[in-house]
This record gives sequence, structure tokens and C-alpha cells, in this order.
Amino acid sequence: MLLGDQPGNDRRRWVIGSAWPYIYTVPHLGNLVGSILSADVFTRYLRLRGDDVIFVSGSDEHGTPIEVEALQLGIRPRELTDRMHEIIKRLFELWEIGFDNYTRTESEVHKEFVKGFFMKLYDNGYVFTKEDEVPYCPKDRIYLPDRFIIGTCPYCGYDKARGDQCESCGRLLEPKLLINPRCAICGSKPTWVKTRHWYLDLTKLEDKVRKYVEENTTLPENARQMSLGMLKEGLKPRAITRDNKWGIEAPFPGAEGKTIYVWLEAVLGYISATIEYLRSKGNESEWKRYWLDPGTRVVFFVGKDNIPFHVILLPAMLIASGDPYVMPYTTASTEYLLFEGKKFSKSQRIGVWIDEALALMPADYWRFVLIYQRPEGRDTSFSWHQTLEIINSILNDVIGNFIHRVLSFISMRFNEEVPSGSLGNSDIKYRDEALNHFRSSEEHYERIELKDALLKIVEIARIGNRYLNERQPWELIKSNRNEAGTVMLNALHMVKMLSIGLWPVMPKSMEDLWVMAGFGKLTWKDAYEPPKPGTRVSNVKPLFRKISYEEFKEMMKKLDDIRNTKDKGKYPWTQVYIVNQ
RNA sequence: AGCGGGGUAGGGUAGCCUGGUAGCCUGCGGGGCUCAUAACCCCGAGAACCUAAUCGGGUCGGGAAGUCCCCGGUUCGAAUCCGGGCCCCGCUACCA
Repeated sequence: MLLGDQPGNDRRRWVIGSAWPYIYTVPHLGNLVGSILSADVFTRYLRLRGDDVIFVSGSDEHGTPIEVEALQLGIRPRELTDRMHEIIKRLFELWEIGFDNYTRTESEVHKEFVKGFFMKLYDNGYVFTKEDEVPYCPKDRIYLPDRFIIGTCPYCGYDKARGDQCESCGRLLEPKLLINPRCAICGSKPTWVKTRHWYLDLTKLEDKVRKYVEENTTLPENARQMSLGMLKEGLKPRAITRDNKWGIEAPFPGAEGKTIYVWLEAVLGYISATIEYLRSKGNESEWKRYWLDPGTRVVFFVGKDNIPFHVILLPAMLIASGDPYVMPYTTASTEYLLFEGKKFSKSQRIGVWIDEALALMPADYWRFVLIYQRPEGRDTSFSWHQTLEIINSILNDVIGNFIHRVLSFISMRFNEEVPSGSLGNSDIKYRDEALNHFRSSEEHYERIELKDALLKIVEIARIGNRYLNERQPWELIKSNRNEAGTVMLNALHMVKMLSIGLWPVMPKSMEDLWVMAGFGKLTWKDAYEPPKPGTRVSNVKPLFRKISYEEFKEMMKKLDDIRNTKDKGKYPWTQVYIVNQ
């Protein structure tokens, strides 16, 4: 392999979207890893390569749970989401998430876009109406989704069964099957009222969607199989409208007072957020270059629960619009992150939330640990034990210590100046082995296998450590300063590769390293070039440190304290812990 | 219930499509090195168990013939292919 021999030099154009968090509460680590964090890492990789990328997401704020929460707190839904949106936006900044636009579904641009978009579906004949009978709570004056009705399960007699499914026996239910049904909010008896709803006629779109899924070879296996399974059973019409007040008004003639089903509008946010971003840049019409030009690759990052909306529904709607939207390139879907083997659960306090996490460790530590355990292929269990091992043994010992032994050696033995050198066979062998791993990491990044991409970069540090042990520059320098210089120049080259490959995962630490090592601002292809002799390393100090068992115990105590404080908050926005920075 | 994914040393994961040495990381034991953050490098045991002895572990002796969730099949040969089953997770269209 030759230096500079890297594939794909041409500048590509991308839209990266991560699933919109529902801001009823602060997301937990499981929510973060599959969607927003993964999308950020991939986006940073693309930027490092010099690709043209727009990275968007936003707060999903409509829908019944938020409407009900606000009702119970005696405030308007918008007040709740105004506050939560600001908090969550701030938390993502603290997590070093580099959105071009993190917006919200209450954005005017979004609302206008959604209304116009659905009118196109209507005009194109993909919308029909049907009358349904739905449960309604006369006391709360709210239409009740299935799971907001509780009653006695007709099969097992469990008296807190929800209208969609009985948690006790697991059987699927319908609200009408429940014995003694009650409103989940106030407990009063719901009435059944007739209402008309507007449906998206997915049956007409089924063949085109199937073709899209079948021909899309970039979809992860879980997304592909799940989608093909749904298509095999046949797509059914899906209601676009709801009777909620909190949402985007349905634009259809005769649909006054109704709102659009949150999922169908939220997925359009990827487009509206792009428009909003480019409008703020003063060139709104550019959005068509991103969404209508077949050269663009649109990629979504979601958890596995989100697959149907991104692989079936959104593509179906894009087709139905009649506009020449570029079809999504892929949907990078992850499995679930479990917490100590169990599902994250807010009510049972199982898990760690993204506000608390930052009070315990720096964002880069978390980002490293989470991507290192990214649930690709199967559910993966997060455990504190494993987390400490990864930080102490991999991040600190293998990576951090390698970087530090190189920089401190140059600092002390070469007077802070990068030495020159001419590589011998052994040096070249190690350099090329490292470069091969760098190249392999690039291949994994290209396939959005972020965990494997990271593992390959970690290997470079292992190679570097082995290299130093074999060449022993601390011995060489006694007799042959030039050769010691060669080894250190080459080792610093490996540090450079590392710092580039790790930047998408730990941008802050790597930028600190770039300054310390005198690399300056780097791009992906710079990894193939050795550092410049004569540049200065300065202020060398360890980038990472270990977490002792005592510190871990203190962390757990701190987490307890934070939670006790959070519990005292009355409103959702007072149940959040923001680190002072 | 239906559909989809998964089950591999103590923990975490690769291999499965395309059958043939179970790879890697961590942890554990031993050795080396001294530039470095008690860091680094190399070697080894560990993916079967039971019994005796012991506070327990290491360890010693004996038995048994096992091995990638279990049972069966195909094959010279199965983690891999086929059939059946168990368990975990997701989705099932009105939660988001």
C-alpha cells in the first residue's frame, strides 16, 4: 500500500438526519447512541473527508403524551415544549453534537412545509376519508389513543390492561374489548363518538415502496428484513389525521379542528429543517440541490423501533408527493442498548439519562464508550463494570498512554521539536500496518459500521505500542540520536492517524491533541502524510485518565444526589440536571 | 398469536450467507521492559462437568467422554445447512 493511495477523493453531497427525540422527557443513553450520537459521528467523518453535508434533527413536540402532561400540570403544551426544547438543544451542544440545524416541529417553516406537502398527497389522490368511532373523555375533553384507556383484560382479568395490549398476559387488545374501560388520565368512563379521518392510501404505493426496499442494497439487515416482512403482509391505509388540538392543523378541506398524526409530520422534518437551515444562510432555493438532485445521499439514523417510519412511510410519502425527491440512501438502524441487561425505564429508574451522564464524566468519555458498544446487529448491554474497563484499559491505557509516551518523549528528549528521520524496513512495516488499519477503518465508516471503524483505530494504538517496545527509542537515543528520531517521527505519524480516525468520536479531545502535537487542523487524507519535522509539540499532558473504584463509588453517590434533586422538580424542565460549564 | 432479529470462555464480541484450526478485546496467571498515566510488550490457562480434600481458593487423585441455548437430521466432517423446541428483544399500523 502506498501513501496517499486512498479511495473516494470526489466531494459527495449528503443530508444526514437523526430521529427526532420526543421531548416529553430528556433522552437516555439508549436513545442517544443509535440516532443522534451515531449520526453525529458519521457526519463528522464525512466532514473530515471534505464532503458536503447538512446534518439536521429537531424536537418532536406534538402528540397526546405531551398534551396530556400539560393538561395535568395545568399549563399549555407549548410552554412545556418551549422549555424542554431549549434544555435538550443545550444538552446536545454539551454532548458536542454538531447539528447544522436542530429545530422543532413547532417551527413555522416546518408547519407550512407539512401542510403544503400533505395537500400534494391529497391533490394526487392518495388521501381518502373514512368515518370511525373513537373513545373520548368528556371530562378532559380529549380523544383517547388506545393506550390511554385502561380497563380489565377480557382474557386474564388484569384490571390495569391498556387499550392496545395487556401488560399482564401480553395479548393484543382493542379498547372496545376492555371490561369497565376508564380514561387513563382522570379515570372517568369514556364515550364513543363518531369522527371522520383522512387516510394515506398506502395500498396504492405498495409496489413502488417494495421496489425501493428490494433494490436498496445499503439497508442494514434488520431494517431490510423488517420492512420486507411488512410489505409481504401488505400495506394498509394509515390515518393521517387525529382529533388532538396539539399539533399541526390538517390542511384538507373539511378537516378543520383536526391535526396531523405526529409521526407522519415529524419525518418530514428532515426536509423542512434543511429548508430552514438554508433560508437562514440566505439561499433557501439550494434545498432542492439536497433533496431533489439524485446525486445526494440521504441517510437516517434510528433505533430499531423506528424502522417502519423511515423505510416504508417516509419513502411512500415522498413518492406520493409526485415531486422528484431523491429516495433515502439508507436508514442506519441500530438494535437496542440495554442497561445492565434490562430495558431502560424512566419509571423504574433503570438507565442513565443524558443530562446526568455529563455530570459524571466528560462527553468524550461517554461518546467513546457508547460508540465502542454501539448495538449493531443485536441488543447490547451497557454496564458500569464494562464502561470502567473500556475507559481504563482501552481509552486510557492503550490510546492515551501511547499518545503520551510519544509526545512526552519528543518533548523531553528532542526539546519539543519533531525530529526528522529516514524510515528503514522495520519502520515502514509498522507504519504500513497502521495505515492498513486506518484504511480498514475508513471502509467501516463508509458502511456506517461505526463500532468496527472505532475498533480498527484502536488497533493503531496497539501497533504503535508494539512498535515502540520493539524499537526501544530510549535505548537508541543513547547511541544513535538520528535513528531514535526516525522512530519518534514514525510513532508520531501513528498518533496523527489515531487523532484523525478518533476525531469523529471524540472531537474535543482530538482537537486538544492537534494543538498539543502541533498538527494544526487536519483532514482525513492527512493521515497518509507523516508529520512535519521541525514543528513543535507543546504543553504535553495526558489526554485521559483512569477512574478508580473509589471515584466510581463517588460517581454513583453523585448520581443519587442528582436524582433526588430532580425528583423534587414539579415540571419536566425542573427535573433536568444541567452541568455548569 | 403473526412477522423480524438474537442466544458463542467470567463479561463483551467476530465467525454463520460460501460446512473443515472456534478469532479478537477485557478480565485472570506467568515472564519481559523501564520512554510512558501501576502504563507498554510477550507467553499461558479459560468456551464441559462430577467426586474426594479444604473456611475458601490454588492444587492433587479418580471418573466421565463433552464442546458455540436444547433435541433430532443431512454430511467423511456442523457454531455454520435442514426440521422441531426453549429463552431474550423489537414490530404488529390509534404511544412516540
